[in-house]
Amino acid sequence: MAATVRDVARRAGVSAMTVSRVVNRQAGVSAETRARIEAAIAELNYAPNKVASGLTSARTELIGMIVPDVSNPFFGPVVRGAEMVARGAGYRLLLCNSESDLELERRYVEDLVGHRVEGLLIAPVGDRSALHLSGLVGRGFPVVLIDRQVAGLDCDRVGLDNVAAARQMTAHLIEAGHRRIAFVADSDSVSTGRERLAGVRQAMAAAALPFGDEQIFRTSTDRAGGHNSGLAMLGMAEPPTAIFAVNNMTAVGVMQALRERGLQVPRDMALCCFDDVEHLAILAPVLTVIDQPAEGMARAAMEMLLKRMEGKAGPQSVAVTFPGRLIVRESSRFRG
Amino acid sequence: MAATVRDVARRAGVSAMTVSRVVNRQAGVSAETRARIEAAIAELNYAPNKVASGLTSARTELIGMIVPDVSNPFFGPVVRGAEMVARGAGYRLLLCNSESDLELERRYVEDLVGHRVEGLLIAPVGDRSALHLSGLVGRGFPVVLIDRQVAGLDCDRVGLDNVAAARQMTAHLIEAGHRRIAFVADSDSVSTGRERLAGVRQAMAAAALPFGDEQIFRTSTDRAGGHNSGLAMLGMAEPPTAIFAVNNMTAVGVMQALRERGLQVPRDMALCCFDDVEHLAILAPVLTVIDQPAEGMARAAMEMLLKRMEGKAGPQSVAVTFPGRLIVRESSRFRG
DNA sequence: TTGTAAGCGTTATCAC
DNA sequence: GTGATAACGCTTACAA
Repeated sequence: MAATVRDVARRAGVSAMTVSRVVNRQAGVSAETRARIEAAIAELNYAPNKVASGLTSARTELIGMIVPDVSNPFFGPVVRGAEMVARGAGYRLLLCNSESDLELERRYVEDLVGHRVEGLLIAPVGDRSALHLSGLVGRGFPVVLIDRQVAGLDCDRVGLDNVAAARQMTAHLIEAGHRRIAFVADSDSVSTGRERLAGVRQAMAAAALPFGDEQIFRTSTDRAGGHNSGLAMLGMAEPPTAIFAVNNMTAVGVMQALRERGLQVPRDMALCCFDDVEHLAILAPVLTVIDQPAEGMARAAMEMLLKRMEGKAGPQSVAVTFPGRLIVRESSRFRG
Repeated sequence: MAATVRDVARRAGVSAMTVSRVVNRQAGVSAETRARIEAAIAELNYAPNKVASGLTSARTELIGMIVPDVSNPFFGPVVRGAEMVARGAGYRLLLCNSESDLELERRYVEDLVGHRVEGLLIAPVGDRSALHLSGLVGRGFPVVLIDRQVAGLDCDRVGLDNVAAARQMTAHLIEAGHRRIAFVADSDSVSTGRERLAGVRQAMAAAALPFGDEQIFRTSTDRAGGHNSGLAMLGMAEPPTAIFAVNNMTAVGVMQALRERGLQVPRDMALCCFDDVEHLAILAPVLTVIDQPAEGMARAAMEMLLKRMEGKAGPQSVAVTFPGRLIVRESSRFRG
């Protein structure tokens, strides 16, 4: 079927090894032989089989990437940034969507290892991801966490300074006049949710404002979760004047709930969240948000992973933290 | 390092073949032997090497996917839908962003073939993608086109009925009172752009309205292109009352231009486009759009590809067309 | 039901 | 500079 090194070798009157050297741009082949081999390659339309070379050289040129969902406007740019850097270094991305499902994530990790990816870039489901990641990390397999970290797992990671960003957002709300603030939180087993909640707590405490469990709504961090939380908030004896959502999906869900109840932002309720969405920012710049440099974080993470894969990383794990950027728009306005 | 079939075989006191049979769930192994092998597998923590099996069986369980940009809100769901279906059939996705760059796309195709993906799902850059796709398709390699087709390439494909959708949108604008309509078009070498423009033409002709080249703005289909087109339109002697953008990115660019000129939608200008963006639809439901079932199309395309890969597809190429859905919101209103 | 032998297409190693 | 040989870890084909 397809031509092999041996076909090329026969045609050029050399051995397979010499062909391999030419294909891999190794030195030690005379210009004349090289030319003859290159001609044979062109004539036979030879393309090296990366599966075979992966088997012998243990270099598959494949990197595994797992995110909860590529179609999430935060993770789309993350995958894109990672792919661009990987491409530049000659690697392809094996992309998996964990759907925030721990067991699915476990199977993906197992499968990627079976495919002999040379490294793994992952936005883990949560702390319990340690169950399938600690083994890998323990035996020195290159892994970099992006966006979320995993409690108890000593591993390279890139993420946002969530505590500071959430604190800043909350301080902004307080300064705008809000006193009753509700937070749509993630499960406590996800680092981003935990850190963002901590930031809110710090800011509320600094302003000596009460912030009890009844102001924290823990749900799934998707639209449905935001929707449920929104409805619950509106049912409170004393509803908040501002809602802070842990990410873009939950903010959308909250907005849906508000609309169903005939409420407008910010006339009847202030709303803000993590994640700026490009389209939204231009078409309808209303939401006050914490903008995360998604693509930049992904690039940094992939560079970190490549370094680890090349053994240039040192025994200590590295953590890089990016600052969030508060973008104040009208949705956080206070109408006392 | 990692255990191999032979390690397991030795430990279980059988041959490598028998282990292979157990791993691949083939019949013809006694329950007792199977149990012994499974125990050995567990003890050694054996995980089959898919690179090796890919070499011998020619089944890599890998599918290549190329899109212009995963972070585009249309392609995100496309990749997600495709990945979900592929996963269900035991395949992983090798994801590439062509960045709408023909040469980059060519290299990706070559590389994916080198990695021995078993099939390719691609949203091609344009008609010139035939340069690197026709060879593949010609020799029976499983390829399915999604979103865009390639002129002169007889190949399975899934896409939208762009002509009908664009015609419907244009008819809607005309009915709303618009007479001067401008279209932000793609290059003519991209099927979607061509078809959408044809739809606009049909509707204008049916209403006996003039529609000359000066009303068609051909640019890159990204934000910058929309921005440039928007500025150009506003500079016309008789600017349009409605702008129809060929996709979401260009619409955003147009909006940016309008805002820079201090114009509001729809007060000063009507604006509509292809692609509904979920977030936008909920947070700021203003844009009149043609909604495309992105994820559904992707699922259908991947199912088609799997069928072709399994040889269950017949010699004829198959084309599946989904209808677009016109969603009328306030942005298309006419303020004569 | 189980095993043997050979080879998938490449590269590491060492010899010439 | 170039080549022979032996893997890499698995599966196909056939034999027992």
